[in-house]
Amino acid sequence: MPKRDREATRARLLEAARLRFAREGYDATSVRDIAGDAGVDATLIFRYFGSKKRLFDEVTADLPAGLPDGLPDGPEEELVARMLRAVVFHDWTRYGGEHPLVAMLRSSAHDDARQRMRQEVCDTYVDALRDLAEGDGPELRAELLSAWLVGIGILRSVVATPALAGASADDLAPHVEAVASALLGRPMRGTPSSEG
Amino acid sequence: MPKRDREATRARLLEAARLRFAREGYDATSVRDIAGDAGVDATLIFRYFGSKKRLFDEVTADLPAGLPDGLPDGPEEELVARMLRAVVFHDWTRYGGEHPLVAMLRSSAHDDARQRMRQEVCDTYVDALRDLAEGDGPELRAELLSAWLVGIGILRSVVATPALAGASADDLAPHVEAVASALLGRPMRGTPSSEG
DNA sequence: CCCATAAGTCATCGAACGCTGACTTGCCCG
DNA sequence: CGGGCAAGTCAGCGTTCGATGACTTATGGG
Repeated sequence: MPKRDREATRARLLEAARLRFAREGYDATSVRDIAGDAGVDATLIFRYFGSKKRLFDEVTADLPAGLPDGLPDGPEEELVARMLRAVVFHDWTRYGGEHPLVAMLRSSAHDDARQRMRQEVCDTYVDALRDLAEGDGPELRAELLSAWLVGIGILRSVVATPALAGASADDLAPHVEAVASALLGRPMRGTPSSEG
Repeated sequence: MPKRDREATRARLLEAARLRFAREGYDATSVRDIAGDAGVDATLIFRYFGSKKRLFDEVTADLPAGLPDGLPDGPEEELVARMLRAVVFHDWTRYGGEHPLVAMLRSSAHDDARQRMRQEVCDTYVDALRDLAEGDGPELRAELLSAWLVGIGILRSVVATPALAGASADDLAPHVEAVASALLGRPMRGTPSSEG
């Protein structure tokens, strides 16, 4: 492994940018901050990415493709419970401790960020939930459920509402069950059966 | 009315700041932008408010106290429906077309903004909903319902999810009824009776 | 060993930022 | 009319921003 490793440096910059953009948003993050975190010179950002904007694009382009592992696996009636765990209790340390979608809200003044968020929400959550909805307007039902998941993520990690911030996944389970069943029009389970 | 009206100028600055901060967030807004919108000199901001930060504080301090009129009025079982209308379908033109809470999320990198959001959410939404929740953990139920309202507001106005963005209040009514009833453990109505 | 190439550094640019103090303009009261 | 005071203007402070180009240093093939 050479001391001067272009790819390694690029990766360190990407990782540092990911964290900064997530924690503080696009505008509040400076290229010097990112380079400082990565332990390299700020100029390399322009060498490797062209501009701050393009670095942001590259960071937000490869979101974790929603929830990488195990989201579609398991019984349908536990999908929402798995989603909630993935949204709220997954280890998002690479994104400042918050779900990437929640973090990206900080940069939502930029239209690109909005588009990426919409695409991410629709492709990852709404698409998966729509197939579960019974009755009229499965799209709207799926979006309303997605809104709940997003809202929980925000109230937990950003607003830090007292009860939600201190709640465990098991505390939420019965409510997940109730709401998901009510919205999807079919019985749902609040706890993945892998638990206890 | 004198041509040089301190109070009027101050008010114009506050109004312009409200819109800018809401639309673009704290960091992306410059005092020159605000002053330009208000049609006055930028230095007046420091004359009248001391600093950009204090102007922001003043703008966010007098949020519309949640939902100014008619929120507590009306039957209890329609409270959530009224809240949703207030959150989502109220005329928020003074805040860039979005709910102040959603707008403030853009500045959520600053701890003050987070505190204000928490206070606003707890005082306006959770407090009112907690009294309606039956069964164990009314606080958590109230916060989960608040999370839903916030999430809907975000998916509608920021992420612009297709079905939700095009939905009317009446489209949401049955789902409001189902979710609110499920979460609060008591029957709820989705449409204010003032309608139709 | 030498040198072309690529990785990383340095000094600095022009623009924009928040903010300050000295200045000018207009209004009211005697 | 005229002085005093408040409202509003102006030039510029020091800093930081994103971005550029010339420079130095390390690496690896001949």
